[in-house]
Amino acid sequence: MSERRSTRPRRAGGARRAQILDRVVEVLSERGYVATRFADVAQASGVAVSTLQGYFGSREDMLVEALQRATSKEVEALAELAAGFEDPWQRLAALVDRGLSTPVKTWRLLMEFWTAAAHDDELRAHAGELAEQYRRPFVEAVRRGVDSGSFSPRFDVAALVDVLVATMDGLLYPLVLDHRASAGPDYRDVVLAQLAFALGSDT
Amino acid sequence: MSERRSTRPRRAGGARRAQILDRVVEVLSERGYVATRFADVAQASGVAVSTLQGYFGSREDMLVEALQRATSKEVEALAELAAGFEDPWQRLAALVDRGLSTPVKTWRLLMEFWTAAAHDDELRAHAGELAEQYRRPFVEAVRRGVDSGSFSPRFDVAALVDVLVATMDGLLYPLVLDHRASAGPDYRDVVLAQLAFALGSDT
Amino acid sequence: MSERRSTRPRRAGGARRAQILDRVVEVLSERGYVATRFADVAQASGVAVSTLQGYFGSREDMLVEALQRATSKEVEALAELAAGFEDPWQRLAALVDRGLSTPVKTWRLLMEFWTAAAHDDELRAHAGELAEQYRRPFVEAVRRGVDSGSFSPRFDVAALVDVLVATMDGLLYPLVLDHRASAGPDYRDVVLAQLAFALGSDT
Amino acid sequence: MSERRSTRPRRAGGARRAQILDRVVEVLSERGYVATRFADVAQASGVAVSTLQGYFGSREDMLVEALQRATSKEVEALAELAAGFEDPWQRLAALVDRGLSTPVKTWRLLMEFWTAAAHDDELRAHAGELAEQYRRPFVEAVRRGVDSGSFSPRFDVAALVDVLVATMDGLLYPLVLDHRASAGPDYRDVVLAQLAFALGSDT
DNA sequence: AATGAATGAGCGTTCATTCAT
DNA sequence: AATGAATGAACGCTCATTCAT
Repeated sequence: MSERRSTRPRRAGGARRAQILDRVVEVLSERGYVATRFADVAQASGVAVSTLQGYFGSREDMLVEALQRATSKEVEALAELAAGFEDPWQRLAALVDRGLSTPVKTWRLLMEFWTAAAHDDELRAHAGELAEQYRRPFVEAVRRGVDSGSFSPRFDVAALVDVLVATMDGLLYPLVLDHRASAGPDYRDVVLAQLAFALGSDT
Repeated sequence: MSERRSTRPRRAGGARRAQILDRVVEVLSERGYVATRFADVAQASGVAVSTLQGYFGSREDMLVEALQRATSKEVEALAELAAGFEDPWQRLAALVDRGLSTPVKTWRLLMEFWTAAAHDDELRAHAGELAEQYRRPFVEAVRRGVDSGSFSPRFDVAALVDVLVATMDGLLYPLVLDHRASAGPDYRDVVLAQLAFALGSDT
Repeated sequence: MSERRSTRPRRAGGARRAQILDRVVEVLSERGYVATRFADVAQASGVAVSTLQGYFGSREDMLVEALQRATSKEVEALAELAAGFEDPWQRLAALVDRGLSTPVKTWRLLMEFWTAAAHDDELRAHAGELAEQYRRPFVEAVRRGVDSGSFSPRFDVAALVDVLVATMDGLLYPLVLDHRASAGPDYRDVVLAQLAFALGSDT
Repeated sequence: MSERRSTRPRRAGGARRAQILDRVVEVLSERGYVATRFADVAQASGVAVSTLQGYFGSREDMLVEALQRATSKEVEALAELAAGFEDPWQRLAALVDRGLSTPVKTWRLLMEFWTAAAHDDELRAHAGELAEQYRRPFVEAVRRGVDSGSFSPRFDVAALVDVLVATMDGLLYPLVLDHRASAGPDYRDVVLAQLAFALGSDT
């Protein structure tokens, strides 16, 4: 199924490489994983196709690297955001807000990533790690709330967080398919209230 | 982006056509939308490539028809299931159970469908209709509960159902990517409890 | 180069066959020799593709038979026309008029016929016979004029007639390519005057 | 009917391109317009099919470019030839000689060109321009003769030249279909004498 | 390091033909 | 006799990849 990964030595590239990867992410978001060709990236980034191959080896390698880079950045931003809130509930609310206000372009990319991962072992492994990292700030916040006594969860914390993240992810589709600008305001209240309920939050 | 749809007259095919479409669905679930070639379906169904073209016109037409057929069947089954329960809450619980026990193969297909729809107007329109149909039994059940006085929703019913469906959809990914057999038992309690809370259910 | 001729027994067909051949000629005139498919003729004549194959064997056989039929009819009409004029000059003028007023559709067919004949031995042989038959009334008329003393040709009669026919044929192209209705009136005087000169006609 | 022209960027190719176009012309002359496939040209020119597509974009583009090149070269050669004769009649005779001694291969190509043009608008437009350019040296020569008083045309000059060119073109067919080497000697006297007559030439 | 040129593998599609009814 | 269903061969085309500057 998945095209063979190249074992050819990949050139360093440095800053140029990062710039190009950002363009790959944009093309990926617009055209989708399978429809993104070297030629598209070459046009979008202004470098020759063979130069791209010099940098990344194969088409698959280029796309995977772009996907990993983009998703990792998102996860890191989330962790950073969490650190800015002391109160467990405020931290959770900030994380949910952040998730629900994710730009459509990023949602599209994630959707492509997941669908591609369903057909590629290496990508799937990376998806698992990312999911774990993504859940961590949520779990962390819940644990702090439990420790401080402000949360008395009615359910297993892991399951509870899984459901929360799933809800946010699931709101992706109407967004991507309906061209709405954001999933934010409409569902925020419902999601947060259900979360507060599940946590037995005193807030 | 999307390939041109054929306008050529398609052969009837009858029962044979339905059989083949079922195989198309399977191949689609395994290989994904973009990677499903005529040759794959030909091999899986035991008919010649040109026969497939005789039936469906073009590759795109074949895939779209298979997708529409599979998704429509799923939605119809859901509506039928709902009719079997009188009590609003039992009906909702049955719908949620059904959704969470959807076979991985069907989830994979749906994921492919949505991702493809993000790049194809006609497919996107069909996705919108299906989503509407899928939500309908849920909304219906909630309305009955409100009318009978057993539900006192804390939120707008439409938003509430959207979030519920999103949660079920969002549970799709860990399932598809981790090869778990089903999302069912682990999250059922959390989802139903949150739902009962949002509905102000007396159950 | 040319597709294999079928050796399959061809069905009789009778009047039906003739009707279909007339439709073949029309399609041939519009689409050209190589672009005329069974499907086109089937649509134009209202019979199934496989029925056409039952009648004619192969595609090539069908086209060749249509071409031979159409061209033969034209030549026969010419011979018949000639018989209607006693005076040699009037007969020649009538033949030239007839040639120059040939409908564009027929010219197109001839053009296709000749071009196809350049790539097919059997067709080329038939083209030679037809050319000979076509020239015959002209040569005949000239001979009568010579015998009666009204023509004193300045050149070999065969060459003279060849040039005359070539001139009429050559006027085919601007006609076919420019969509003019007829080559007739514009060039008639020039052609006839040059002919009269070459013949040393006393008219 | 006519295949879509590619709008893809075509590679330069330089001298290589010209060499290949010459082979295209040869293949075209042998196989005909519609029967000339990429594979034939690839074999004849020793380059890969995909290389041809890199150069020319599509099959149609390749053939049209070859046809335009070959016909343009012929027309230019004619104009150059004309310039070598001062005396109007000698110039006309030279043009006629040149036309009648056109190699069969070139005639075949022209025939294919015209027949293809009958089914393709762009090709037809080009054919019209070429015809105009081809006629120009003839018209020019006639005008000079009229101005110098050596010609007193009995007919409209344009019509007269049209008929002359038509005669030469019409001599194409027996040549192409009979595999004769040249139309030259047999008909030269007739054509020139008729021309002199039509021009009222004092030669 | 960066690139243009050249190429082969793979795919969708067309269409004449075979076969069973 | 007439037809629809099924099929394989052939072709144009896309695109990732290799190679020589």
